[in-house]
Amino acid sequence: MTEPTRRRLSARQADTVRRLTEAAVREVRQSGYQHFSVRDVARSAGVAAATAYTYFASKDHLLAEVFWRRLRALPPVDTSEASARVRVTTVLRELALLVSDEPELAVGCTAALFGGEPDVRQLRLDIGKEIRERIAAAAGPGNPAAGVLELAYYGAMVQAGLGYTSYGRTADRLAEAAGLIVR
Amino acid sequence: MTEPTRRRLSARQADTVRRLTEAAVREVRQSGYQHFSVRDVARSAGVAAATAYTYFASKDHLLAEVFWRRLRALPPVDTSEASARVRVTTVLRELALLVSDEPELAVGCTAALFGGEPDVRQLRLDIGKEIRERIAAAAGPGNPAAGVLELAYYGAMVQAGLGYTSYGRTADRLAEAAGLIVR
DNA sequence: CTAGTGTCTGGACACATGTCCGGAAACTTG
DNA sequence: CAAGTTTCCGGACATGTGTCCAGACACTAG
Repeated sequence: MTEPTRRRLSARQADTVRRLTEAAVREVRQSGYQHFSVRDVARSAGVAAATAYTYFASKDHLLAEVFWRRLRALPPVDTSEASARVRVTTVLRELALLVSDEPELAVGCTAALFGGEPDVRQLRLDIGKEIRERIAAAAGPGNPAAGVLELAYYGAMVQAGLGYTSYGRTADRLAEAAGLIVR
Repeated sequence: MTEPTRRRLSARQADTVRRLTEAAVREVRQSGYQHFSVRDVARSAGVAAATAYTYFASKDHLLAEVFWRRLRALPPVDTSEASARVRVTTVLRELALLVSDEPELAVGCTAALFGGEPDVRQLRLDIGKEIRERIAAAAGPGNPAAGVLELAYYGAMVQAGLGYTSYGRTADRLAEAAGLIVR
């Protein structure tokens, strides 16, 4: 039960991991989170199951990594925009659209992040930190609304992921919330 | 793949189910969501595994039922209180404290509701409906803040369940949110 | 008490998941 | 090209999960 040695990946390894994460998206889209297995993803990526398991401990770990990569790929927060409300709405929309374009992927990522897999823990903390920072940057320094906006963002993700509301409406609900909250 | 026949439970069956849900709480507290199995719960309830599986299809189903039962056990919303803010804060606090008294239980319920198990689907919809109605009743008829309050509630649950903030602070964060939102 | 109905039991089962290992294959270096 | 290193492969394995069934047990009514 030791902490993993976080070695840097070689170019070849990075490529394998990339193929796995891309295959994961294909698979979860096609089969859904329930019928989604590391073995299937490995096959789809043209990689042996054992290889996939050397990089990812579970399907949850794999999906959490997908989310993390998409989050990291977002453009930096545009601080040149003057209106806090516009900045906030933009950032929230970007975050909401990260995975919500494909419902099954969103369900999968949400379930993965909540599943409590030990290997997802660190990733989860990193993701939370990044989201907090993006929202804080958009709200502006010292804006007390930032915390509530964060709540609203997660809440919107939940309602979408749980099927309480359609994904298409998620971003709109968030915009509405921002309107009520940001002064 | 047919819909289950929802027969009424006999007194004896109801007792078995009750013992199972209570044992589930004990087990998840002790072992955590990860190392938590229907078989262990059955043993702890003094029931054969096969019996447990006749009532619950999975550990997620079991935990979702626990949450649902606690939710149903809440007192009705106190509409005699005049201040909307007080009503809202009270209801949000009750909801937050449903499971958050015991972190592992909260993590388990959250994971269960998000896991996407087919047998949890209906339960999830019922739970969402009940929460929506309680918040709407507290906010008052036609209050546009109800939707955002709902977002905030789910958001708070997420932050607690994901370990982004301590459970003790959840209710306080919600109260703060209500203060910003309810006019 | 006896029969009859409903509920529970113990174990066998098919299946999936994550780990492990010896060796093959692909790179790197001299 | 040859030797050495890294990465990948295929498959065996242990473990866990949900299903099934034949019989045991507990209640109820006659």
